[in-house]
Amino acid sequence: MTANIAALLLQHYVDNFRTLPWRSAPGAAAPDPYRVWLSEIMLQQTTVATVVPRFERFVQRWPDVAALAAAPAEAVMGEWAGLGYYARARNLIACAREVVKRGGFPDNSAALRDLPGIGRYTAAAIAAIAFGEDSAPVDTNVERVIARLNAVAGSRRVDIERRFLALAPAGRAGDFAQAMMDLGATICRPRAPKCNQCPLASGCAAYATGAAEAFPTRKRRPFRPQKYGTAWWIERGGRLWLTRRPSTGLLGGMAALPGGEWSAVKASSPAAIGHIQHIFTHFVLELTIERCEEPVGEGWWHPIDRLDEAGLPTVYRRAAKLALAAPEQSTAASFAAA
DNA sequence: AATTCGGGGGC
DNA sequence: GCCCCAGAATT
Repeated sequence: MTANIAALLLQHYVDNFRTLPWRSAPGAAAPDPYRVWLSEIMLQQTTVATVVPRFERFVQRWPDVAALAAAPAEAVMGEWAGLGYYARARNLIACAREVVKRGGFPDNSAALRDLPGIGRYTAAAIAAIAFGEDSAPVDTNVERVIARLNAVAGSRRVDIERRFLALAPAGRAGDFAQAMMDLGATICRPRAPKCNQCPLASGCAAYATGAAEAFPTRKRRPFRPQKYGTAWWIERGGRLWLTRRPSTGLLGGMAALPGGEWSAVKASSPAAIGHIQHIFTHFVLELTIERCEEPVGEGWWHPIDRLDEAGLPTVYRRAAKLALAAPEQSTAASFAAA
């Protein structure tokens, strides 16, 4: 049955694989390790649909790891703006420079694991896809597919890795992993799985129970507390005063509107331009935008008609859009905000 | 083992 | 509104 599952899944993959810009066709020569690495970092907790256009822009700007390693950090952070989880971009820069220093990407998961931003999953994925190693890239897709095949609520990571390696044909871990990911994204979905289209249904214990969706068990997101903050809108001669956030923590290293700390207490702001509500992973921010005349702290002037090139993360992009839409502003039309 | 990291899309 | 997404690093 094990060999049967692998054969069925790989054949389904050959017939239905998603063509993606970092991928090579099943059985074809391995793709460029740089592109595999970049895609895996971008895809961490981020959907394929979101990543594809961002990946294309990124590799057009920096086609190889040497070009990326030579780029200014601020340029890379700006290119990452809107993708979220900005530690990924900080680690991406550090990793690129380390790889160039070493003369290329390590070709095995153990060595890849030592690079910044490359964890257990990503190391295994790069090794399997770009270097043909029989490693076990266990992401949430693989975890879900294997949980359903065995009708178990959940398992420890190492046990899922063992299951994966027991299923994957030698030398084909890369295609097999991507086959599982495609299956997980299109058929063996978290909700409303399309078991009637699944090539593995006949060997699936969860399908046999008649309630495949119940596996694996999921956890509820904890309550999100409310926080409040202020951002300053400082405009002069068609330019806006921007600053850079500290290199660690939330939005670390990103361009931003200047402003104070965020707290659980809402401060009064009689002359505010307005405010936005922005949802982060573990809290909700109400950001008040206030006009201010003099520059605050360290920063730089950025042309307001090119604010979309400022590398602002989404919360500040939204704040800027609000300010530019405010009645007393005349520059609104020039900013193509998202 | 829990938390801290963003943001967007689907229902 | 809630859930989910090719997770990693830190505590």
